[in-house]
Amino acid sequence: MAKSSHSLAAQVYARLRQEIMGGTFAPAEPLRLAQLKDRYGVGFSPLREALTRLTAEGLVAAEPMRGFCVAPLSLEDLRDTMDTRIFVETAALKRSILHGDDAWEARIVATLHAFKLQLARRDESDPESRETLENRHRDFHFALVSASGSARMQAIIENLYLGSARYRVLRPGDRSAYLARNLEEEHTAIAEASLARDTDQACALLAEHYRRTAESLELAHRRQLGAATAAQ
Amino acid sequence: MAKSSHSLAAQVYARLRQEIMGGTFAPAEPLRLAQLKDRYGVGFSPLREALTRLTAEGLVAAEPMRGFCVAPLSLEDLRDTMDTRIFVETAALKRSILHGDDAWEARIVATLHAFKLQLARRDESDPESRETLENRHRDFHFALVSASGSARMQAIIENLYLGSARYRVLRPGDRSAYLARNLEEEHTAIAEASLARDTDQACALLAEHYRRTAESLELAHRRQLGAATAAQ
DNA sequence: GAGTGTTAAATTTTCGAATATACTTGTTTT
DNA sequence: AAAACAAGTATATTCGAAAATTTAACACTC
Repeated sequence: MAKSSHSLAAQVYARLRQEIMGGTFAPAEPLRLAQLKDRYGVGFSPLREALTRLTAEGLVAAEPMRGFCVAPLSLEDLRDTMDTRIFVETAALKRSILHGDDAWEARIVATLHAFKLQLARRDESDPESRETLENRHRDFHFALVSASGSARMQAIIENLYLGSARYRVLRPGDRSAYLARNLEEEHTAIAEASLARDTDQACALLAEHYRRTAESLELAHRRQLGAATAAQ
Repeated sequence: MAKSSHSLAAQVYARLRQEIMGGTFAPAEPLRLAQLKDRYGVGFSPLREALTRLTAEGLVAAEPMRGFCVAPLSLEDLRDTMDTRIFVETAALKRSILHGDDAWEARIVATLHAFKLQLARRDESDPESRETLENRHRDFHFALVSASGSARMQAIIENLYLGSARYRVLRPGDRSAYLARNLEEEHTAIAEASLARDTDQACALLAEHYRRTAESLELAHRRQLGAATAAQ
């Protein structure tokens, strides 16, 4: 029982993705097949398939005949990603406000509530608590733009989210800037403006929210770069 | 000699992609591994890798334990794709006009010239001639947005182009609507407005260009649907 | 000592057999 | 006849050995 109906490749993909996002494998770190084969207890085929998928999604980089490595991070990519997110998500939010029905509103209310609950009980020292918070945060933002009516935009938004989430602050000590923000207020304001169908206000608040996030991520990324350099 | 340095998987990927785009495999047609294995003379591994990549890019659909098939087309997807293209590419053009340097201008002039040459000598009865025209058309449009300064946007644009190019009219007889347009004039006008740094005009012309394209593709797609239904 | 070729080791990539899953066809049961 | 079941067939998926390629180590020349 509890036997997953997914193929092995899909399972490996999920685990690998989680471990890259979680920092088990550092950016630019080589991903040796033999090593991963042992770690996951699978053959080459599903491994390769998972890595190929992750490569197409931008989480992994592949060099012909030289294997795979975790895709590197850079300040440039972070800025690009966050700028593009703001651009695409504000447009998607605008359309969602225009077309959103009751289910859309309900989904926003629901995900915001769940996010607030976790925000209140969060424990920064517990990785699992941090992950739950991150997931609920993501769910809320996806809910906001879920009525855009464009599957293509949805896919783009998900991919960009994935790309930016890699810059999350991994070390608890570096999360002070993030935590100093009044996240409950920021998200509530975005939700209220959206539900009130105040397009301009909602988009402005969302953009500002992401600009703050970008700033916070940039700061943390710089600090991490510094730490990495110092550690050499 | 002439031995490709690419891996087998990359070669299979390129061929498969070309054959899907070219209509060798019809939309929604199952892609049987044994059949492809024979056709390309390779083993399962590179085949699977190529199919996985194409799946991530949206050209192929995969069902767990049931293999792969060519991703289906639909009027809904066509509209979504073209709308999103207009949205993203006009923004990218705007930024390119803002940041574009001499190399950007030169690239526009060069690709437009090459496109015009092929337009003049085009032979609708020759598939190769049609493909060359399509490639040069693509090159011009990529050149327009090549100075956006955003690698993420670039990637999105390329993926959306790929998605929409599948709706190209494949049968020569159905290209009348496409050919009736004054393509030389349309593209020249876009290039001129861009080089003159007239952002609003350039974006308006580009959007209009894509709206016409969308219309033409919709027409052809409907016709093809009708033909497919009638043929049953 | 810097450069150059040569062998050995490590690693990726590919192949085809082996396995697991889905589909088909025919049979039985109700 | 419809539904449920049961082989048998077709197909996708996975494995581990084999082949191809890159990297490392080492000796040799200039």
